Amino acid sequence: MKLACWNVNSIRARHDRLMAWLERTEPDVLCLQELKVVDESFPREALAELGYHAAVFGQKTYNGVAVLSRTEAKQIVRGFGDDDPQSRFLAARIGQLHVLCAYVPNGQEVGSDKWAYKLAWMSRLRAYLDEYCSADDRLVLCGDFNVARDELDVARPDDWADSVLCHVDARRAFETILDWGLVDVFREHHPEGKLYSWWDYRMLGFPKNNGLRIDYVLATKCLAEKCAAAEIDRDERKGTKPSDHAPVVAEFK
DNA sequence: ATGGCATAATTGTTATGA
Repeated sequence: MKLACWNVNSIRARHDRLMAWLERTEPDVLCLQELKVVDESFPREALAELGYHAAVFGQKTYNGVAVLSRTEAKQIVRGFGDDDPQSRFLAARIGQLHVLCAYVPNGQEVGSDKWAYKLAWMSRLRAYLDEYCSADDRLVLCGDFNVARDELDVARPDDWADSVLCHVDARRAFETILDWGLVDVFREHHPEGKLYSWWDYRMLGFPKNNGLRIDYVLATKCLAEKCAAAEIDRDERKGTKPSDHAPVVAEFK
């Protein structure tokens, strides 16, 4: 079973690349972030032609998440059930798998209102796990967490020290989510680190490999034990009109 | 201290991202 996670930075701008990537990669499940589209404009038909069902939680202009799957998702949950106006979370059951797709807020600037929202949102995500999920289930929580765990996930740690992506409070919030009972499967397969999932469009970020790893596939222990491989498809960051994020792909036995 | 690039909403400029 192949599962992937990708912040596409607009599913309309990425339409052709997404379709080509799906045909080439053939994941069973794909969690998408930053759709930047309302549900009515989501490319359901084009994805159906490739054999994918879609559970969608869209939003105009910003945010938006979806889970694509070969078999239809059941028990779809959009958001945390609070009054959050931003579409950043979707959960569903796909066969025996419990899938959670998250787009954690960036936070903009440490100390800002958006920063407070980011930390509160991460706390809310942990509360969702506590309330509605079992660490004994086959569960994956994946998405763009807008946090680099530690220095192994940052090409130039000094440039990002105390930024919203690397601040100790964001990292602590991330570890609190992991502590619920999740394994960072990419880290398990690449303990040496220094591999990245996001590169700034500006300042030749990708050619210089000035990246950060902020996109994750987290799995419960019983599922992580079955993870045979985890990779970042950095080739997808190359060429014409790429997303600034590369997909993370995990294979489970 | 700021912009650099990309995207969406609009058609000149702003908000946001990471």
